[in-house]
Amino acid sequence: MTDSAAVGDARRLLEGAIEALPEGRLAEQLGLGRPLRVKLGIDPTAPDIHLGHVVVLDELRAFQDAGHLVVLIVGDYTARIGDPSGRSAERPVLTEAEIDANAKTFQDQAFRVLDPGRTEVRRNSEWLSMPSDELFRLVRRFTVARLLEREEFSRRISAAEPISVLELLYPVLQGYDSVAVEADVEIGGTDQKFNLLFGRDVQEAFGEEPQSILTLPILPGTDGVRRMSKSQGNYVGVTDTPEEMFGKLMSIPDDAMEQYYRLLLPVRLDPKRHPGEAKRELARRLVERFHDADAALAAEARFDQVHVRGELPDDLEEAVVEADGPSGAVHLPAVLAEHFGLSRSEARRLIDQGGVRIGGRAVEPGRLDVPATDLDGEVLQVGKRRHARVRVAGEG
RNA sequence: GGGGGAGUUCCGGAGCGGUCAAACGGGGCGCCCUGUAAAGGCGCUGGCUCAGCCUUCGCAGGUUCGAAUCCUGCCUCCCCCA
Repeated sequence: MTDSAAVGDARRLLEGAIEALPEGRLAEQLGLGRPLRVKLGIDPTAPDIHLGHVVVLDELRAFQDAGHLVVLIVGDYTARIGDPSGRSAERPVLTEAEIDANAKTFQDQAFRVLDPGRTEVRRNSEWLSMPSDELFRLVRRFTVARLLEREEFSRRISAAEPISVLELLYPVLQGYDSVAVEADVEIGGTDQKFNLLFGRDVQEAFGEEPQSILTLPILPGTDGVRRMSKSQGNYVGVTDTPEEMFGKLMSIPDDAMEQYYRLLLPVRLDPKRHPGEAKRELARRLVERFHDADAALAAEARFDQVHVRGELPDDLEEAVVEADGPSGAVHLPAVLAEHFGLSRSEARRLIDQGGVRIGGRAVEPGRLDVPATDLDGEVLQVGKRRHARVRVAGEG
């Protein structure tokens, strides 16, 4: 029996989802009239959460706002296995301390979206760290054939790529998480579909009511192509400064904008709008969300100043430089290395390519030393986005 | 247990005794263009006291005037047969 209110709730919650399985199950669950336990498993390898995570967290938040409980599982144990979705063959094994630290930052950041009062955080080592005879009892219930249904596995088999036994175990263990926390619903990206569904089998094997599952679209990174992820360097972190956030968002390809709008904002992209304007709005709204309206305005103003008009930002960092000897010459590669994290060789190349400016004028190729007086108080710029005001400290 | 193959610069992947800091592609970076988008053009992409020098081609030895390239041992990985 599902009352119409539950059906309405379900419709709202399913709005952003790609799939909800089994069909109609969520509406039934919502009709039970008790808070549902909604599970999300996270990997403690990436300590920062980014907009890709936000898509999922938003959905969880919607569940919380409807009165349900989120169970956040820190996969400290499964992290030792490595989910085959990331084709990364080997992951570095994290130490306990690293996992602690990552879990903590992740949690803190997740609470920028989630309601801590309706969130339960658990680590799967709590139940997965079991004696091997117990593990065997768990694993015995599943067949390899069942696991090979996963497309990733079958693809690798036909491509003659290796699959480790451990990887095969991953879905079983992460499915067991659902048993342990008695999940009613599990959420994940579309790439997690197999794992989510497999959780149902594991629950069933343990005499539990199988969860329903919800898959969500995957947000592309700032390159617009690959999924957003920290290791790809194409992410926008929720703790990025307003300037960084605004800048990164302005750099996404036009084609990706529609998805960013759909997955992260309450409004849709108006296809008739000028792309530049639409992108500004996207950037502005997201900065507002993770910082505030003033920060968004400031970030946009700075963006216009620095990148559109090519002017210098007001809040330049200061680089204090020592002049070299009584001649007062400053060795540019050394300065660039110290203040911009380049190697001196890189710095030389950059100079030769006209990528280094002093006071807006490109340093001529091959010119490695400049008189201190030409540099003091001037703005030293590398490429388009790195600059600092130089102060030459007394040459003695 | 048997047989075969591979480990190269951020990634993929050439090179198989000197002309190799190592082709080519991807990525990244710089300049031009522009809406800091995309596409495109040109260039760079080990380090340094930079017309030269130093350290790199899984690890350790060895052969040689000279090795990423040959030999020996070790480590790791993959494939096929059982």
